[in-house]
Amino acid sequence: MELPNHAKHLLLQLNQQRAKGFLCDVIIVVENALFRAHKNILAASSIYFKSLVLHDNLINLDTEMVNPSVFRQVLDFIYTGKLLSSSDQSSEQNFSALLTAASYLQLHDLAALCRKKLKRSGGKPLPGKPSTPGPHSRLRLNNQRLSSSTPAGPKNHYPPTPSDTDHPQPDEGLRDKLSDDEMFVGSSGKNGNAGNGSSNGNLSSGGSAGEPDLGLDLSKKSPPSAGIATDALSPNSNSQESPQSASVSTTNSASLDDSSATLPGADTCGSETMELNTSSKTSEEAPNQPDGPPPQKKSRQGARKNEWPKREASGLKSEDHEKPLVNGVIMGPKDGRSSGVGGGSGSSFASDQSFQCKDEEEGGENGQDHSDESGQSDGESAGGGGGGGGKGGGTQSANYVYRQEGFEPAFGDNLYVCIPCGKGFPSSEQLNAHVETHTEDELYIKEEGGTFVKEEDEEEAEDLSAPVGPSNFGSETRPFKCTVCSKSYKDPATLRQHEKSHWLTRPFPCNICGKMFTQRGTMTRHMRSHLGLKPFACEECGMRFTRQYRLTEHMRVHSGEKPYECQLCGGKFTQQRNLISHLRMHTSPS
DNA sequence: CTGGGGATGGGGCCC
DNA sequence: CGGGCCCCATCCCCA
Repeated sequence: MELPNHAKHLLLQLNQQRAKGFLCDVIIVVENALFRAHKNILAASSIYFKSLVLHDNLINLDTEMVNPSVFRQVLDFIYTGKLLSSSDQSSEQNFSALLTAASYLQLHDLAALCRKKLKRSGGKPLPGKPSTPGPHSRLRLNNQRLSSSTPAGPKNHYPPTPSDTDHPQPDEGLRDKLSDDEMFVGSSGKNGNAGNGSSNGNLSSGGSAGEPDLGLDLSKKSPPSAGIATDALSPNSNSQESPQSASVSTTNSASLDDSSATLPGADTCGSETMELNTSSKTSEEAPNQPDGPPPQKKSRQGARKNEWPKREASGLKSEDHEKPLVNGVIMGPKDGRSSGVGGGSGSSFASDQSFQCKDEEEGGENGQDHSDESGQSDGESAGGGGGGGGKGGGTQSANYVYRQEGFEPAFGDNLYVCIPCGKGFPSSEQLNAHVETHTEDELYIKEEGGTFVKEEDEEEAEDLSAPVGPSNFGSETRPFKCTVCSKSYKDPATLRQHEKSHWLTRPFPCNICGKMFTQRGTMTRHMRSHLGLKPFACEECGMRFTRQYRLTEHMRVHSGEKPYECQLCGGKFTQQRNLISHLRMHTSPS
């Protein structure tokens, strides 16, 4: 017995889910566009994808091989079996591009379709594009370190170590063929732009034109190499869709809303539709082995050889989606900073704000003065980072408002949400009007909120950590005093920076998960963790870090240096933080 | 099973 | 903007 339209129906459902971002567990980055999809579907479509999604939840495609508009078609094809070539471009050109992309992505059926189509239309054979070049068959045209198409896997985190070679990865060859440098994701502004000026066509990346992918240069000039093993993105985090407002309407809609337009029955006017008739036999098997062994590390690190996968499992999930709400409230950190974050904000507002900065139109990137980080705290938060956009700017009162995009669970039609008070409005105008009613004072965290940690805690915490940094600053040399917490600073800029920590607003959203940050640098750093950029490699064991400091810290593992000594018991520690936690043991009542 | 220590990741913030 | 350092959280190992 067979249900007639079972497959079709299933695919339809999946495509609809993709449109909503429902259960999407992978993000594909193409230039500055993000597409969400389902690993299973991708893996079933192509061996290449299969190897990519095996370990990664965030995949960067080679922008020389595919651009956002093409990838959108590709994705639509994968989910529908139909090829919708947009009518607005030379169809031949389009099919050529599609063929390139299909070949690159090893979507053989699609490639065949394109070739057929090109042949039919008398199109000349793709220049230098054999039918199955494969992802790595293409050489770089120049020395640019482009945002890479690299399958980022654990391997990329840890350069081959003796043990590494013991368990080959399915896509080993592929990965190995790419230098580490190529694994940099964040195409620096230059690279990104130089590399694909033309392919940007589809993106009306208004405010962020000229900005690197994701609006950031994450590539971080780096030392030897960097792996791009991406951290996991929460499967149901719906927030990643629209990295940049400008591209939301185009690219994103492509991956989301538009996909519904390609559904059977949907209006496909203006598009030429080709359907895949052949039973989609994606070349099965391949050297793909199901569970790629985790990266190996030696000795001590061996214990953590599961680092990457683990990160994937725990790191982001708990970290980026649950933690923000819980975090920071507990211990009084020395300036009460985290308290302002976790407790104050998390509890105050709807937790599912999204990150599409409604103010982005104005270009001011500070335009996106979003508030608390609770934004991505639940998987339902929608939208994409507003971010990318601008370059530092003034703070506008209306900045902390942004628009729910893509997924509006709680606010219904009121997509424009005022962060401080959580009210939703149907239009930006109304929201703006509303925002005016908030005074600046309201933006400050009220101490009675109970989350503001006082100085006593600071000192206490400080005492624990030995002779480190001063928590009380001599005001003589620090004339600029914070009106909220009385801390003082040497220069007004630092004071201003500090004062922001008291604000509810968090102007810098992560384009991937939507989390908000008070400082751009922090957000950039955070983005690196999404993208798995770990520029700092340990020469001893190959372990990689996102920060230089971590590497320095780590090096003590090898050197055996234990500079931190407990004054109470004489215990020595390689890291100060461990000494602190140790001291806590001494001082804790039990 | 539990607690302590080693090690690492991420965020906040000052310089 | 990046470096550096602080903090918290967490994992893993081991006694």
